[in-house]
Amino acid sequence: MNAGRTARERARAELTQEIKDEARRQLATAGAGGLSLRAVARELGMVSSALYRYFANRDELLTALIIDAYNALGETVEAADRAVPKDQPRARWRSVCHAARTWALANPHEYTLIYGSPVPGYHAPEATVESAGRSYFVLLGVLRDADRAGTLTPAYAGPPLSEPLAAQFRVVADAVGPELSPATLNRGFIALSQLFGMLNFELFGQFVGSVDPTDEFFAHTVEQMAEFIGLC
Amino acid sequence: MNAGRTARERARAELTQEIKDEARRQLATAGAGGLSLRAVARELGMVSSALYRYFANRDELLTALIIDAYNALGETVEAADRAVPKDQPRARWRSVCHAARTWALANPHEYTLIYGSPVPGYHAPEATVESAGRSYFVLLGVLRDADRAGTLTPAYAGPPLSEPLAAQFRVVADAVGPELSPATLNRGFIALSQLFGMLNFELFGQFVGSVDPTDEFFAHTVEQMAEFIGLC
DNA sequence: TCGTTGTCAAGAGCGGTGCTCTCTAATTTG
DNA sequence: CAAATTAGAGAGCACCGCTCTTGACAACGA
Repeated sequence: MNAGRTARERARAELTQEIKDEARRQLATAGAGGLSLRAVARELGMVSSALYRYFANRDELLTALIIDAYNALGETVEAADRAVPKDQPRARWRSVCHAARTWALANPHEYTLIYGSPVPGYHAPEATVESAGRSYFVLLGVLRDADRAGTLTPAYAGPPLSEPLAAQFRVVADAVGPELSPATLNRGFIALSQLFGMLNFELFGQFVGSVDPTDEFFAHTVEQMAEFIGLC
Repeated sequence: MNAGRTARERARAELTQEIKDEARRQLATAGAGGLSLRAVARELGMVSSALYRYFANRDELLTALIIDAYNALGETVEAADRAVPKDQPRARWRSVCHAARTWALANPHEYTLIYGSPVPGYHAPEATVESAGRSYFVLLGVLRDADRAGTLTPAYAGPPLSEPLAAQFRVVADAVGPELSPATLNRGFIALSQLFGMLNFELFGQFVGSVDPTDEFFAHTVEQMAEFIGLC
């Protein structure tokens, strides 16, 4: 489908990709804040000003990298979900959580780009939120399917939700799955923040000296949170 | 106790403090990566090179800010713990969690400095780890006291710990409280990572558009996690 | 009281940054 | 084939962290 394009268009698409690849490579050594357009250009054998033909500024390149990262994680997580039969929520949850961690450990700098502290002065455009939601959607989708099948059995009730909080979750449920009860969605968001909190702790070095290595703890926690949610 | 010092020593101590204060102010607008010594100096009415008499380089100033931030959060959390009777673990847990969030929301940039992604190229010196542990120590201390008093009653057992994982937690217990069983410590670390994961999500904007505002969710989650741990 | 010594701010300068502007060359389009 | 569009190159602006040198001044012992 690329045949119809002119040589210039193909060159442009290729070079755009090469710029992103080189920028990704530099994320590893300098981080998002230290990403240097000049260094990217130098490595690609061109002059820095030429880069501005492809990305209007540093933020725009960063946005492209962020969207790519969200989509890469999202696709990984979606694939992990598809690899397990739909009617086995516990196995799906396990598969998805471990896939997220594996991706994060394999791509720590891209993970940091999306789940680390926001780049100062950078404001994420609307375009990123759709990609950002993909992983959450998969994780909550497991709960939705289990709830739909009637197999969601939390280990204990927990404190009742206040009316304002329940109302908040009803709004969220409209977007992700109307069947999801506020209590279930609440548990889901707790598990969600726990999962990414744990990944942050591991990747940002807060576990060094205590729960280190983290493999056993992670695997066990995934099971514990699955019981907390009520997946069987 | 400052009386015995020379004018020069007093001036030095004061200026050191002023540099840190101004740097903290700049964290808010430029973030850790964009912290500029020149800008700090300009704001203080001095020349940039003069700053190097007080901090050998940018990293050393950053280290001072990081240690200050860990200690500020640690002191806040310790005070919140002291404010509640020792034999009321649930109330202590609640007080400590809410104090941590209040501090984080009031000092988002200092929170980001210590719990956000690590500053690229910066390696935290040993001096930071002691301050870093203060908050964890308080949170786990609540569990330790409840366990010691025999009032720790988790809502459900959860999956059994593998032997390697239990061994890891026995090592950690030696440092924070030998009475803490591996299962309890495991729950503590889950709650810990959940708490900071939730704060990260709130501060880094992952809740925008879903669980927003986050007050109700946070308060409810603190109670839910308290039940998860078994605090009464 | 007077040097000596250690400390300090200032300034110039190096190599780096993001970004803009202009100029030239190449390619696509009519 | 000419016109219009697009690409890269280069100079330049204001900024950055950091180093080195210089001259002023406070602290202290003789």
